[in-house]
Amino acid sequence: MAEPYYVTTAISYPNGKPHIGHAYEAIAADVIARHRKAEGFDVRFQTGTDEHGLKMAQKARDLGITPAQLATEMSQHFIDMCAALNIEYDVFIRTTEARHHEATQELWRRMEANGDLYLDRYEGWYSVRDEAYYDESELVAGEGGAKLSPQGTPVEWTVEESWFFRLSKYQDKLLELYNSSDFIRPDTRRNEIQRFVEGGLRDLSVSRTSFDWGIKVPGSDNHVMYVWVDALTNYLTGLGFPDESGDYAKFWPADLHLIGKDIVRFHTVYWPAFLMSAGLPLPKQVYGHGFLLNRGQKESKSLGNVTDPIGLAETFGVDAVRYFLLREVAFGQDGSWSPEAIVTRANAELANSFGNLAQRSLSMIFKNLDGEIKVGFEESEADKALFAAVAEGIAGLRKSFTDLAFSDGLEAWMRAVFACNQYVDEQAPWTLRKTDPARMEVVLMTLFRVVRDLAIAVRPVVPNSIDKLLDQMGIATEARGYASLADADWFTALAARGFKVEKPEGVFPRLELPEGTEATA
RNA sequence: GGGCCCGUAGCUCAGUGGUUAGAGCUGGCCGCUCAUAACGGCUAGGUCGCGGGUUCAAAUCCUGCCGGGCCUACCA
Repeated sequence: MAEPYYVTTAISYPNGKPHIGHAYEAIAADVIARHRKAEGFDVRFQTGTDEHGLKMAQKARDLGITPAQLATEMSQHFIDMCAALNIEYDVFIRTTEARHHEATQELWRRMEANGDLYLDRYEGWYSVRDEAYYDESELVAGEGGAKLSPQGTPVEWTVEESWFFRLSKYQDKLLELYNSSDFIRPDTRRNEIQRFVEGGLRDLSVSRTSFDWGIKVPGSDNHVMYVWVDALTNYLTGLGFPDESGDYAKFWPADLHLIGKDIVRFHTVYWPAFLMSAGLPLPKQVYGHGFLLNRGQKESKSLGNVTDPIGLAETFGVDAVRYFLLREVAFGQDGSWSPEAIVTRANAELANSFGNLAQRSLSMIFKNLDGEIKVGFEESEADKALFAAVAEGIAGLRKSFTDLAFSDGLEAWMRAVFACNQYVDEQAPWTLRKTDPARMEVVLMTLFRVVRDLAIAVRPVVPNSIDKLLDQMGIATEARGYASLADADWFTALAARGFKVEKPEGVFPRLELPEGTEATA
């Protein structure tokens, strides 16, 4: 039976449309899921939207609709984005679903039963405009000595009844977790969190009475839960929790929570503490990826440089965007994108190097061999060397992808592609056609085989295009996982079936920079 | 202010004490013509942010500074 693998993205707060950061995370998670499927795992991939909280309630009020209506409308944008980017999730969770309320309330009860929740008063300097409490030390002095928030907004001393979670109790256990595993990745994030926890943890206010768009606290109907208690629990809800059989039994604990670097603390301090309190197993790893910058600048509404990811996929093609993001950006670090960078990368590697390799190979088979697949000949040293180089590149890709080092993996894959183009040049099958047709057959069949292997290897990244290519090569849909790379008989079976290559069509077209794109550095 | 990081060729990045600092892209030259004006070969290009220090030896360790990012208790 296949080993389970459970990966999640963060759930998105849908108070605006999806931006490129959401797309980046979804694509990375999708590639992880597809890679693990190709490796033979039984994969579960979950994403969704986090729909509660004051901001949603306020925005709905401003628009004159209910928060539930707003949530449904906005959530749809994220579902649409996933469709446009070819994100093959198993579950799209919405925190407004009844099952999520049940799951979250059950988690709460377990934390309460463990003695970790208590009712107290939250008091502090509150800024109505910022909707945030500030510590005395953060305040700045305004005109006439008036106290102001760091943003310069008025604050007033406010007292609110609140439930608290005994986070302080878990400090040592959390530090032990960080030190005894690779729970937090990459290392820079772990360093940051470790220092934060070493600095001491305060108990956490985990309920609010100032608004009601949220999950009700069991037994305290005037309280709704702090949004992070609500949001984090989504990872359990999607597996059927509190029913601990079925998917939950199979997939929990999660193998990987993929999140942005800005919310690492919630996932690596609060979340494991909640789970420890509730007596549930902890996820195996939290990975905080970097941010995508637009020409080196963060996208924001005030700068007016916010990019619609669906439009990006329409302009350049979904696979070019997927490939670019994983190839160009060192995963874990911040990265930068621009239309020129996407076009340059996609053309150089997908169109020119690999796409053209596939096209020239299939085209020569079609023209010179009438599309026939030939078997039964001796491999030369050059052929063997090429198979070895391709196997090495593919092994490198698989290893790096398992370690989430996508750009390294694609670089290894590209080295194999280069080796193939060198091979074509050295063997010059267009010359062999006249001088040694038998040898030409061997060369073309060697190319057919390595192109198939390279295509299967990169399929998790660019699935649509690769499927079009493998369709042209007669490779069955169910024979496109990595297990098929080890199948010694596929090629003879294909020939025995009488498969013939038709006139090939390129699957990675060259891109052009759209009109009006600024060519500024 | 405090914490965690980043700064290496025009661009994206490797390289954490030891020969003349590497790869790909871009640029230049040559070759090839099967192929998506694609491919192959050669080549150019760097005071490793700046200044001190430790060491026989520093991109790498220490320190100060400059520039950038994230977190600082509800934004991917």
